[in-house]
Formats: sequence, C-alpha cells, structure tokens
Amino acid sequence: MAAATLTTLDRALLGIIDRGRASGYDIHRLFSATPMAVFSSSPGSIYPALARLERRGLLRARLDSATEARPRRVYSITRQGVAALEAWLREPVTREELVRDARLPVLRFSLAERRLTRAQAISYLEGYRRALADYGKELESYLEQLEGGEELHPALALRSGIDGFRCQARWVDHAIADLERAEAEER
Amino acid sequence: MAAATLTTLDRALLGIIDRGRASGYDIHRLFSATPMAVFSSSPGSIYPALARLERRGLLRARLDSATEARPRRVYSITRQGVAALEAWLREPVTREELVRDARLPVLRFSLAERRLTRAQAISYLEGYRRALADYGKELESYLEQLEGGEELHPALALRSGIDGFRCQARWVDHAIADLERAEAEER
DNA sequence: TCTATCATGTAAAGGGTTACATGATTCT
DNA sequence: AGAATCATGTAACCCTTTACATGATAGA
Repeated sequence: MAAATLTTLDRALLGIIDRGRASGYDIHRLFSATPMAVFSSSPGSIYPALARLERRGLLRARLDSATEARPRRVYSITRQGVAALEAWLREPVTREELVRDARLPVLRFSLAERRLTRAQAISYLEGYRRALADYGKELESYLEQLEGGEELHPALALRSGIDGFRCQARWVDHAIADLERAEAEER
Repeated sequence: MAAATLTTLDRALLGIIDRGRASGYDIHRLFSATPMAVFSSSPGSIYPALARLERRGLLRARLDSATEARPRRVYSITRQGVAALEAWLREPVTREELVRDARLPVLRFSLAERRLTRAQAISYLEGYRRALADYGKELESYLEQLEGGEELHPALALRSGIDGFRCQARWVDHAIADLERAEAEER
C-alpha cells in the first residue's frame, strides 16, 4: 500500500490526473503535444506506469466502453493518490534535487496549483530560491578553481549552469509577484 | 563492433577519459566532488559502463598492480573511442536534444575542447543558439495558449523554461566572445 | 583497535526505450 | 480503397539504482 517508491513519471502522472481524469492516450497526446514532453514520451512507459499506480491504489480506472470501439481506461486519482502527490509537492527543494535534475522543482510547481494555497506556493518558491542561491554559491567557488586551469570549456560550461540558476532566481521573483497579485485579486 | 548505442553516461566517460587516463574510482570521485555529478553517481553504474566500453573496444584498460594492493584498472581511450566521441561532439544541437535533456548541449561542449578547434566550437555554439531560439519561439506560442486559461502555475512554469533558454542564449554570446579572444591570443 | 577511506566490484529489482501488435474509425 | 489516426497495450533488451561485499591501508 505504502507507495514504495515513485518515479518522476509516476508523480507527473498523479499530478496530471489530479487536474482531471484522463486516459493513457490523453496523456500520451499531452506529452507529445506540449512541453510536458520532458516527463516522458512513449506509450511503453506510460501504460505500465498507469497500471502500476492503479495496482498500488493511487489511481482508479473506469472503463468507457460506451463511446469507443475499444474500451478506454479513464483514470482518476484516489485519496491515497492525492496524499502521495501532496507529500511530494510539499517537500522543500533541496540541493540534492537540483543536482539530480534541476527541472524537477519547476515541474513540481507546475502541478501544485490545486493542492497548495497561494501562500504555500509562495513559500515553496522561496525555498527554491534559497536552494538555488546556496548551490549557486557552491558552484561559484568551484568555478574559481577551474578558472586557474588551462582549459576554457569546463569553466564556460560551469558558468552556464551558474547563469541558469541566477536566471531561475529572477524568475522566482516574478512568479512570487504574480502569485501575490493573484491572491490580492481573489480577495 | 559498431557502437550500437551509447548512453549519456557512456559518452561522458569517453569524454572524461579522453582528457586523461582514469580509473573507475577516479571517475567516481570526480562525479561526487564536482558538478559533473549530473552525469551519474554510483559505482553501480560507472563500473559496468566502463566494462561495456572496454568490451566494445572504445576504451582500453591497463592494470596498475604495482602501486596498489588491489589492482587498479586504469582506462584510456582507443582510436575507436575517439571516433565515437568526436562523432557525438560534432552532432549539431537539435530541438529533440533540447526536449530530451536541455543540459546535454553544454555537457557536450564541456568535453569538446581537445577535439574541436576554436572555430568548430564556435560554430557548434552558434548551432546551439539557433536551436534555443527556435524551440524558444515554439514555447512562446504555446505560452500564449496557456495564458488564456485560468491556471497560473503551468504558464509560470513554461515562462521559467523560456527564460532559461533566453539566458542560455546570452551565455552563448559570452562564450563565443571568450573563445574568439582565446583564439586571437593563441595566434 | 576501530573507523574511515581507498578501490574494486556484484546481485537483485525494476523502470525506460524501442519496436511491434491489434483493430476500428475517419479522412483523402 | 488506402492511409492516417484513434486507442490500447505487450515483449525484449538493457541500463540504472540500491545495497551489499571485499580487503588493504592510514589515521584517531
């Protein structure tokens, strides 16, 4: 029952289906038509992942044989699925997450709207900004070592990563401002 | 013989060993001590990958039993390995590569110094900048669709990706300037 | 002495990719 | 009539992750 381990694809599927029930094909289309493609790609990973999540009780399938020739399995999220998703969305961004895959924090944010209040989303982003700043500093001190060497490419590549983090930090500022504006308008 | 398919880790290992012979442990330390950690991590992936590359004739191992109790397997790159590495380094950056993993183009660049002339590196970066601009435009037109909706997070997340690409494009400009300066000094 | 680190791996489990299979419906 | 697309999957292969194993040497 306890969600042993979930892959990024698993969590992405939970987040997508949390926004509205969907079939494997719906998700496949979503991945091929939108920048969500970074999550994954092929039916060969999506269908088994959906079946896994159903076995673990995080998704529930309903057969839609009325409209289609071949029965569509339409998935919706269960209470356990929501719990697993929320646990993931509430985890603070860590240095380890940035190292493992720097896109994950934003991917998580993109799926969090239904499950986090504006205030919670803002503090999530503040945590992200802190993680960016900390890891960025670490990379800068490593860059100083590299710049002594005679190779140009590795230092430039590292500089690219550092610039990217700085850029993300600026994005965080704008995103927080947008969320605050939205919250003010909602009152 | 023909390198059926190489994983990113395989190519990273080729690139690293191309810069100088190294043992599995050397590489493990490199990955845990530097931002190269994005490549991989655990001995459980590194050692099998090295053994694979040796079997395929892209690396060659020499036993260093003189100095150590346990024999160190020190790898160096073969002519075939150099060929495979160069083929990879010379591939132009495509939209597909950006979708699959946006860090790859810079990772490739970081390993290219020995195998590309300054001029070749510059034209590689120009190709990267074009790919960034093209894919960035695509994302922007998708963003316009999203901004009509009532959800805030997905549009913000996409904006984050677009900002990141813009930032990378600026990095490319600086990197090219640095390479040109280096080339001028080398003459 | 015992802990950490050097240095090498192996074993089990499980996920992802690629390619294939199936059959109905809609478009040209 | 034929091609593309809807819509579901399965199978084989291989890689990665996690955890464990081994044994020597250096430092507390």
